Order: sequence, then structure tokens, then C-alpha cells
Amino acid sequence: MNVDVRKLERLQRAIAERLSVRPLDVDRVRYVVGLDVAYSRAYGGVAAAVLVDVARGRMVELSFAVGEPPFPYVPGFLAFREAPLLYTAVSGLSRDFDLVMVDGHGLAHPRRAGIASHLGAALSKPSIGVAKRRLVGQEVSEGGKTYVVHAGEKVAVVLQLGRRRLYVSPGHMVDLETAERLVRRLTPPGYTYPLPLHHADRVSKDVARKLDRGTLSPSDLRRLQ
DNA sequence: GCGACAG
DNA sequence: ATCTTGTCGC
Repeated sequence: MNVDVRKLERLQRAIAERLSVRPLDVDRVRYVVGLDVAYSRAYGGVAAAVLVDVARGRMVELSFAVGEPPFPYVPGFLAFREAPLLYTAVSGLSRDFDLVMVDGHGLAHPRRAGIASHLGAALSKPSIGVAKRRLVGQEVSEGGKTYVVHAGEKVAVVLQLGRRRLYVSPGHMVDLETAERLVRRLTPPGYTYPLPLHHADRVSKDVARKLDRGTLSPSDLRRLQ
């Protein structure tokens, strides 16, 4: 695919300049939204927003958005493909929340503006990126912890959960330490993924599968919430 | 030119 | 991300 990315790179740099990377009081984060996108052959992307009550460790509300992605997958530009649908899904939630956790990177991005950064800026909410693979930089160990360092900056912390590793990076209104603490706090023993994302992943894939099977129609999604 | 490359 | 059978292991 031929995609002109010059303009998009400039947009990402502008977004990066608007970001605030700062500590956040973890004890006042009670409602967290997990965001993920699965794909259906028949309907395109299926974005799921799962609102989790951290205090009770349970799902409180669900919202979906379905549609053809407006942009192809190009490394470094994932946000232009998935953020619009995720934003729509989040907008469908009736309750307010304190933070969003996104499947993908935040600061650990060539221009410091991964999909978690885009969404945090668009929503004006704290956001954290949680990815399963590295996009930029090198992994460096320091004081018993492993980080991703890019252009001389620590942009992500690497968590080893069981056999899986997670790359955690700040999106907006949080810093690296806060992001790590929240991801750890939201990952129950035995889990390999923080609860909000675990649910968002499972639920989005389940809906995509049912849509293709015909077990579910897009209009039924309204009722699933 | 050769690798690397979120989902 | 998705396409997919069997297979290794708790």
C-alpha cells in the first residue's frame, strides 16, 4: 500500500508535544478501561471498551464499535488504523472512568506518540500502553529491572509475567513508574495480562468470531452492554 | 543493500 | 491482527 506518512509524522510530533508525563496517585484510580481491537472478516474491526472496577476486580460495563479500519497497518502508525474505532467504543460507555489501558505502545514509539498517547490526548484522560512486542529501542537492565531505551530515553519498562513479557509505557498524564505500578496492581496472580486488557482481548475476539458465524448481528451489540 | 518492524 | 492440526505438558 502506498501511504504518505510525512504529514502523519508531523501530527504525531504535535501530539507528543501536548503530552504530560507525570506521577499519578495510584490509589485514586478506581475505574480503568481496557481497549483492544479484534478483526472480523465480514465486518472489519471490532473494538471493545471494558470498564473495570479496580476495587472489586470486576467488569462493570462493556461497549463496542464495529467498522472497516480507515487505514492499513503500518508499523509506527497503528493509531491511524485503530484509534478511531476505539474512541467510538469508549464514547459508548455511560459511566466515567479514571484511566485507559491500551493494547499497544505509548511513549515507546519512534516519535513518542503511540496509540495509547493518541487516545489519552483525544480523551484528556490518563493512559497507559501495554504491548506484547517491542517497536523501538533496546532492552537494558538496571537495578533488577529491564527497560526499553530509545534515543537515550527510558520509554518503557519490561515486565516478565510467567513466560510472557509485556512492554509498559506511559501514554498521557502518567509516568513510567506509575504505569508499571498500575499494570502490576491490575494483573492478578497467575494472569499474564492486566485484567482490563485480558477482558477486552477476550471479549473483542469473541464478538468478532460470533459476527462471522452469524451468531450475532451488529445491532445485537447494543444489548450486550 | 540488509535487517527491524505495536496490531 | 488472522489463517489453522496436532502436539507437548501440567
